[in-house]
Amino acid sequence: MKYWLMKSEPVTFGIDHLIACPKKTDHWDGIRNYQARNMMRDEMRKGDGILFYHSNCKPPGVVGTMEVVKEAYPDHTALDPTSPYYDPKSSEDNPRWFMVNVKFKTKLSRMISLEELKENPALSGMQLLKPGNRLSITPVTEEQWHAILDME
DNA sequence: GCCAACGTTGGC
DNA sequence: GCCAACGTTGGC
Repeated sequence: MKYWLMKSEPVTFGIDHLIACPKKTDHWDGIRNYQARNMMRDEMRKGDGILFYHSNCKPPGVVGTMEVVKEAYPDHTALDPTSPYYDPKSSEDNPRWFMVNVKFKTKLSRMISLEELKENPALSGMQLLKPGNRLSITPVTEEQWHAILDME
């Protein structure tokens, strides 16, 4: 089993949106970056743990955990011309973009902010903290996973 | 709102 | 296949 961190803007889709979903489960659509897609499609497996990260807000940080409940399948929003995620180069026969289903697991009693993550020496190698990292999905090691949750 | 760091696009 | 122009992300 692997661990991941997934970013989302709380204004658009925050952890409370996920909690409000039926069965606290939703599809993670809108990934339009090949690196992120490949990780999701090729490496993400049912049962993997995911840190829910709020980005583009004040402050940004980890707010909870999720679990992969359905492995990658075509992202239908890419085929919908009215969707902001529409991609005319994707098709039903040859889907370009994929998504997974995630289920809410826990909400932290407080946010572990980006600033705190940076201050924790155990997390110095985290991909999220590398300069210029913009990937919305990044792998997390088991050690990092526990180190972050221990900060709660 | 600025801007650094990328990723993508398209002309050649 | 190169690379300049452009678009996006996301912290600050």
